[in-house]
Amino acid sequence: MLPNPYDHIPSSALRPISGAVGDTVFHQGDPTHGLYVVQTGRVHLERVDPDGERFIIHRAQAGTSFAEASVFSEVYHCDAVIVEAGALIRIDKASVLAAFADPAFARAYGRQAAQQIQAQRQMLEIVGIRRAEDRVMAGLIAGLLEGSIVEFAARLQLSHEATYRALRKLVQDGRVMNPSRGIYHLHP
Amino acid sequence: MLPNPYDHIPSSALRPISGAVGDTVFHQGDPTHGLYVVQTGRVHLERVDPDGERFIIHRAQAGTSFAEASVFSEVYHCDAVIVEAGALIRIDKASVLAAFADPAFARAYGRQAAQQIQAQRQMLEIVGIRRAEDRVMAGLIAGLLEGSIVEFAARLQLSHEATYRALRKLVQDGRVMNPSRGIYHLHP
DNA sequence: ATCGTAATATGATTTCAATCATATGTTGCC
DNA sequence: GGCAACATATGATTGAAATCATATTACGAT
Repeated sequence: MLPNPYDHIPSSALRPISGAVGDTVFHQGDPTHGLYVVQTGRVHLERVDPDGERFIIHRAQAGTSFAEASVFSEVYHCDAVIVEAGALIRIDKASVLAAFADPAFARAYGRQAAQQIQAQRQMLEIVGIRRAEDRVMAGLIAGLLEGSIVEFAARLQLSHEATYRALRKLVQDGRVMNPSRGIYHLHP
Repeated sequence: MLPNPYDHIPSSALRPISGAVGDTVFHQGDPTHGLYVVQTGRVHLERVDPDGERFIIHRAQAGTSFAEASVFSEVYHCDAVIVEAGALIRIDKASVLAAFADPAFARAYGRQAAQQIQAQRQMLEIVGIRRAEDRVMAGLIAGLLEGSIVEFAARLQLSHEATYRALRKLVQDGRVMNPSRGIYHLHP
């Protein structure tokens, strides 16, 4: 249920939290309580810039955690706003820090973090590719096409139209297979 | 000299490596030896796709580490190619795994990883902003303008021309200050 | 001093992805 | 079965950033 490393945390440190749209889980400047795991719903992390404009730092989806760095800091550096009602679990800061004394937790955390960093780096490289065709190809190679083309396009930060066109071009050029409507994959 | 957490690793586990342009530090499929810290030079991590095309996963700069996830896997999943001659340090896989038993290392690693994940998330949000003007503004708020405008533009994945134009527009609109040629910053 | 190189800056043109429009196919629901 | 909602698909138009071109300025090397 919870992502990997937090299995090593005693359940007494887990606080279930439910929220409605618009609720703020924490505010910028609040003292940190811990990190959060999104079970259902969606949460935006936002920072308010000097002009008073809101700027989204991160969109946390169900199944992901956020504010991990808050475990190592005194105050939250952004607001967490619920944009789709759901359930969260807060994991106590002190418990996480204590858990680092458990090598099993430490390694699980390290593995998970290293993989996440690698995946994010790859995403940065991919979204940095200008040509839609190249970006889609890179996305396919990276295995990002899971679920619908619409989701794939969103992951690539491309319009779904551009994505369909790029896929068609790749199929025409024989670089991608399209065995049936909506199904695209690389040659084996 | 080395990034933070690796201070806790005994120096016997550090192997200096020097390389010339075009040298391959490791190949996809090689058994993993450990992670690398770039002291000087630049290294590209590349994957070869089924067509034989090379696809860059990551560009490692001086002062950064790469292949951290290899500590937790049996083989490297990409090639590491030196694109600018320099010096690397390899940190032995077994030493890193062993170091997780040291809570000081584990927490330092956790802190560093959490911050890096947060920073990368923010970068993904920023490069996902379409309008050059908004992207540049977000970059300024995030404190990404260190060094030249050319570097700033590269960080934002914008052409430097588009970046100059966006900066000029922001100055005209009174959102950014331009006290002298080449100097741009937000109002205090 | 002056030469070369790189950063800053801006104008002109081109390219290509977003957007708008529209149609078909697919799925679940009553 | 028929309808609603959504995914798939593609054509037409638009807009904005890349690219190309060209100055000017800054800075270090000789």
